[in-house]
Amino acid sequence: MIKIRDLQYLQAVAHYKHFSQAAEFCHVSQPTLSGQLIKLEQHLGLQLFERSRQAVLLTTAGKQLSVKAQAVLNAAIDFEQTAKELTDPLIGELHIGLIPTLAPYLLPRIMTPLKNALPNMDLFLYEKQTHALLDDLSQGKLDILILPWLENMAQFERYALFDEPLVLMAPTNHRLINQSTLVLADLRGQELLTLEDGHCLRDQAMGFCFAAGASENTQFRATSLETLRHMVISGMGLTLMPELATTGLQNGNLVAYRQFDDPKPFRNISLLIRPNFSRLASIQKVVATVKQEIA
Amino acid sequence: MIKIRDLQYLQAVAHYKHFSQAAEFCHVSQPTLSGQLIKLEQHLGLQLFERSRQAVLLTTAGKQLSVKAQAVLNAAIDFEQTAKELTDPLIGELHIGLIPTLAPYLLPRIMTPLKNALPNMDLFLYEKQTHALLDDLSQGKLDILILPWLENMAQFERYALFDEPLVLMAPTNHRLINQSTLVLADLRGQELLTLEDGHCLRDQAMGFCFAAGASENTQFRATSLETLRHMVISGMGLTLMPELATTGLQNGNLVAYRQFDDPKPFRNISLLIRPNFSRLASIQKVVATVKQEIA
DNA sequence: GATGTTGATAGGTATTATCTATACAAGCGC
DNA sequence: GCGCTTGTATAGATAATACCTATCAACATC
Repeated sequence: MIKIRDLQYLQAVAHYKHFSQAAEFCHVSQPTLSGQLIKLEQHLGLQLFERSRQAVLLTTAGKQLSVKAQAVLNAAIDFEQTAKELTDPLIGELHIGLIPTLAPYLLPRIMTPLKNALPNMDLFLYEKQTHALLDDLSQGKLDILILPWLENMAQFERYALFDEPLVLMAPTNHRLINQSTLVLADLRGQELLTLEDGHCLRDQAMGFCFAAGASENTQFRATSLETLRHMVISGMGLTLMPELATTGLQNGNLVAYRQFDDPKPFRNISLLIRPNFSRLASIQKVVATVKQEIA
Repeated sequence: MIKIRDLQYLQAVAHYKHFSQAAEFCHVSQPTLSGQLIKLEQHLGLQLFERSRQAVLLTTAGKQLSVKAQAVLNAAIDFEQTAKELTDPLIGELHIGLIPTLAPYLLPRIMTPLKNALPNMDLFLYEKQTHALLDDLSQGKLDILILPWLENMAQFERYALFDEPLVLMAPTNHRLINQSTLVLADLRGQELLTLEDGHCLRDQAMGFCFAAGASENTQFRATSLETLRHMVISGMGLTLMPELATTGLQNGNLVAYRQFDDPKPFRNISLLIRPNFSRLASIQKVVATVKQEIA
């Protein structure tokens, strides 16, 4: 296969019509350039130049190949130029995956500052359940996950972002809303509404509830957090709700949210990347932005 | 500057997502490929791959550069392919220059067989006076000249094609047409019609005439051989005419052409190329064709 | 925990691009 | 005609580097 250097020599001679001048232009000695071009001609099996003392002429083949050579060089220059632009880790695309019980409540709070922190990056957002997110991250379809950290995610590099408390959501007149203190143990004997299978929030919330002695309403399972919220609003029961999904909402006076006293149940929202992900600078920006906005 | 080999390595890994398999595909050892790609990454100042045991992933930069790399490789392949097609010396362009006192009479006889002998070449024909032809040949604007050879053309490589006699053209009733023998010396005392300056035929014909003791009609000078012919037809005098310009013509009975007895005046029609012209095979075809057709 | 897979590393070798010095050929000037 | 200049090719040495084999390190799998 030809070498780009040889094509540069070819183009230099095509331009200067003079070996010595072309060699100077290429910052090599004249014999070097001569020798390499002779080799190129041998490799191609044809003559590129008609050499004479007066002037170096391009043969017909030389003229045509000079055009092709320039095309190769242009492509190579384009390659290098693109590479140069890509060296800035804060330029390019960032594909971010989040879980459905987090995305709708977190994104409105971080997207504007994130775009400000990374003005030259194109941010792509994906909302999937945890297992799908982990697959996509492994396969490189995603660059970043933002989700509650679990121990089976140890294969990825983790940046803890914040702890999100799980709060009690219940009708306003419910006993648990109105008593002076609220701890997990108060859930004993209660029946909680839950999300359908696949949501990690379901597993986590149910973990806390079962540990506290509560049970699950098996008749209805919500397909989303908003469905779940409306089930509570319509008086079908109570549930645990991540705190971000409870702020800035007006649900009339039918339901109320209440924090547990210590020890609070919570999920640790973390940012995951593949351990050898290259654009760490952009990751740091994301981590810093989220921490600052949710602090 | 990047090397094409490295881009091949990049593309192989991008395809196989596996260093060892990519190395095998490129017919090099795995450490070689690994090492070269590390160097490439260092040269570019960015990471192209995320390496892990499970799978090699392209970084965002890697993906974008892989596209650019393919563009470079495609251009390089196109270059080599073009070179391959150009190795056939019987393909391409041939720019042929002829003089005005030869072209109109020679070309009709050789063009068809020439096109048959070189079916894949594009023949370009130019008609200029000798000095302009020689300049163009030197500068590479022309590849071949076909003209009467003169000693000042020794700088070029010469293939003698044929000797073209110069014949007497005179009114039918002219004494020289009708005498039993005709030699140059018979021109003594005659006044000949000539071409205008710049035509090599003028210089050659006048050379013969003056040596024989003839003189030149200085009142009229023809701008072309056809003008000259019509001057003779209209009875203005006599002239020397190259033989090719006398065949297949019906000029009524007003004028006649007559060969000289030995020693015949003639001009040697030769083919000239630059000494280091590369496509000699095509030249040989032209030489052979002309010789055969004019034999 | 042994084994296999995979990419990186180490050290040596072979290739080759490059250099300097010089030869060679062709014009130019005296 | 004889140096002198110009311009390219050749020769021989050197330096850069692409490449190899052998091995390591990390991880996965059984």
